Amino acid sequence: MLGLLNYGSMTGYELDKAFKESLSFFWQAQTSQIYRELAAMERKGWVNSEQVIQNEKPNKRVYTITGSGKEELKSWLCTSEADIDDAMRVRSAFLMRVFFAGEMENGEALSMLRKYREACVGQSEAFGAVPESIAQYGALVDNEDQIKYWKVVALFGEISYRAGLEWVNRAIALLEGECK
Amino acid sequence: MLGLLNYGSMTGYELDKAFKESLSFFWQAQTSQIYRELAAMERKGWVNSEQVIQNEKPNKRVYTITGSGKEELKSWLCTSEADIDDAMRVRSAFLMRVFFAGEMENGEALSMLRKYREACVGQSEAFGAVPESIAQYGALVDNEDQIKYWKVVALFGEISYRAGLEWVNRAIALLEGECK
DNA sequence: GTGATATATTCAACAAGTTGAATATATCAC
DNA sequence: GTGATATATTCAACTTGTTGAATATATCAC
Repeated sequence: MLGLLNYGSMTGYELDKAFKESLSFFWQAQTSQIYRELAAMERKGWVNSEQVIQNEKPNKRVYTITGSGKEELKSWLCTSEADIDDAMRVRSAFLMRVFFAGEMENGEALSMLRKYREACVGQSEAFGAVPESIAQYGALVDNEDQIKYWKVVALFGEISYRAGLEWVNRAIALLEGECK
Repeated sequence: MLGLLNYGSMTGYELDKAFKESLSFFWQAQTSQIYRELAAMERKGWVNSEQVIQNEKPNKRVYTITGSGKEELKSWLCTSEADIDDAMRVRSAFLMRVFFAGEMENGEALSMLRKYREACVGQSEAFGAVPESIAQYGALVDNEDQIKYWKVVALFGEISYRAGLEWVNRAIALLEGECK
């Protein structure tokens, strides 16, 4: 949220949309969590807020990052040490299910993997829209550096989608081979 | 834990080791959480436990899956519907950092990516030991079906490690290219 | 005999994330 | 005028996961 507010002041509603539309690929947050954390961040002095009266829409509260918030953001960005391990860590109930799939019917396991394949294909279609989306937001932010990193993150998405597809195809082939 | 106890009765300590040695690739759990959840599962009737007195070691409590626990396990294995989306979901503070890396020095961002690359290489070495490890545990469990799925999960690990390496190399190349 | 390692478990406090409903106003299409 | 959609926020209850210490016994190497 500090990262987003660093681009410009926003309401909780706008932050929520940003999480749901743009950041959802690598981070998800509930609406209720966003407002709760905004309040916590204001208590910590990382953000300020101001009520804005509107005629045509419900009133809103606009949050602005403070100097202390910017410091916090930068220090968080640089604490890579410990979190690289964290980055490598997978936590997947789906893989857990595959691991214990010996308890299922072979057909059920295959149908699970086929659903995964469909989901991969769906992701692929979703990624088609990413470059335009980056271009649009990039125009608003007007910071060449940012856009560069956004593209690097998008590239991760593409590569890992393709890897997922490769895996599921090989997995299905393996299981179908044994089935017959 | 039900999946593991389905292979055979175990103590919390053994479950903890299984998580740390074998399942840690796709699920992590703290020791304290394992014991807490064992107690919760016993309250739900999914497991039974029995105290075993030992001479050479501290006494232990052995947990055994019940009929109701086996049902629960099977029904969990088959609830793939909703969780496929969940499986596709990435949640990575590391990618978040890359996304906002425009706020860092270019050199700092590069050093973060190089650490990621090192971690990938480390993973690769760890994966070398997996096939032997599967063979060893497989001999104990004596269930061909299980082993098949274990290998499929290991394949996921290999493929996603390689994908991670491909990504980080391309990302570094991109950023270094702009640097000069 | 001392420190390291392995076995084996417990617990309190905290942090983070989820669920699901409630509230309120305005616009637009049918 | 009704239902859908968008704007905008709040809150209680709950579940899950983390931290970090505490306790206890036994073996093995130096």
